Amino acid sequence: MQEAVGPAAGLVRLSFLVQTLYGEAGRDCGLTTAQAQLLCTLAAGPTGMADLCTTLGLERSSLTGLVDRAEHRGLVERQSDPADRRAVRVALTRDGEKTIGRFHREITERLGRLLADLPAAERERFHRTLTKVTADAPAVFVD
Amino acid sequence: MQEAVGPAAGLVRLSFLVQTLYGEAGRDCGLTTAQAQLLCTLAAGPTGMADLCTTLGLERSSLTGLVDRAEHRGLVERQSDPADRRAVRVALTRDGEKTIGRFHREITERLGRLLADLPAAERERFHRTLTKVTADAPAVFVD
DNA sequence: TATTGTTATACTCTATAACTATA
DNA sequence: TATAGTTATAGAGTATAACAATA
Repeated sequence: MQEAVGPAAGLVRLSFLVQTLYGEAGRDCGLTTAQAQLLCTLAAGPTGMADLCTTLGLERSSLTGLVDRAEHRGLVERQSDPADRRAVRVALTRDGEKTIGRFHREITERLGRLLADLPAAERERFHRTLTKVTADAPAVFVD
Repeated sequence: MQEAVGPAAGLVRLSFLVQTLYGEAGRDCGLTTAQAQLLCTLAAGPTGMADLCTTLGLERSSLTGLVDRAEHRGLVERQSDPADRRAVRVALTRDGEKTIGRFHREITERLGRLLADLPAAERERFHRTLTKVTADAPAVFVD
């Protein structure tokens, strides 16, 4: 039933599969995909808006709205930067930390299941290639 | 500089990388991601709204809007189904065919570049595992 | 002047609920 | 009654352009 699938199609399918699982894990935690990405990034520590734009690949105005909504939900807070009065630093709240922790466990488990049926050696090789290919992708997620 | 990355993080990064390339290829062709997915699906032939919902994972009302906008842009058209007067079949227009063809070439090239630096044997193995893992993902894209 | 962020505005995407028409 | 689609409505996400404050 499964027609031959080229490398590009394989990548696209995997990508949409992961996005689906990502979305489901998010929904279980009350997060949209964009919010989950934001929180994952902030898990590394408080970050300025400009840096967040770069990491997330968003325009500044888009990020303003995203942070607004996340702040409104009590997931993040804006802090003023004593060194630069123009700048804003965004940090996880206690609740944001808990939420992203839960999300992290959810998505890790789902993705783990995706690879669970592979022989260990194959999984290892797959993971190594994955690491190579994504070497310079933004670190939107860290185990 | 590259910290160790677990299997889940690798999948997430690859996924966001592919999404970014997908979005860029789409923008170059005047397509949003959702529209590109719709058109890719329709490349297999005219399809009923209900089937499209299943393949794309959308609610019916969401699909109505998506098709509305694509139709408004002249990319798809609604056809009536002579066998069931409730049903609607969605088909690519000539322009839609051309556009999705261009998109297909764009995305294939970008994704090919992503894997271009891998040794042939590794790329082969990677692709084989990819095919296994995505065996029951919806065929939103076919080479 | 350049940078940091926000506001105003518009469009796309998506969902839920209520509705119409046909099977 | 069940199925195929649409409409109404609302919220989230995103971008461009214009703006304010600070460096």
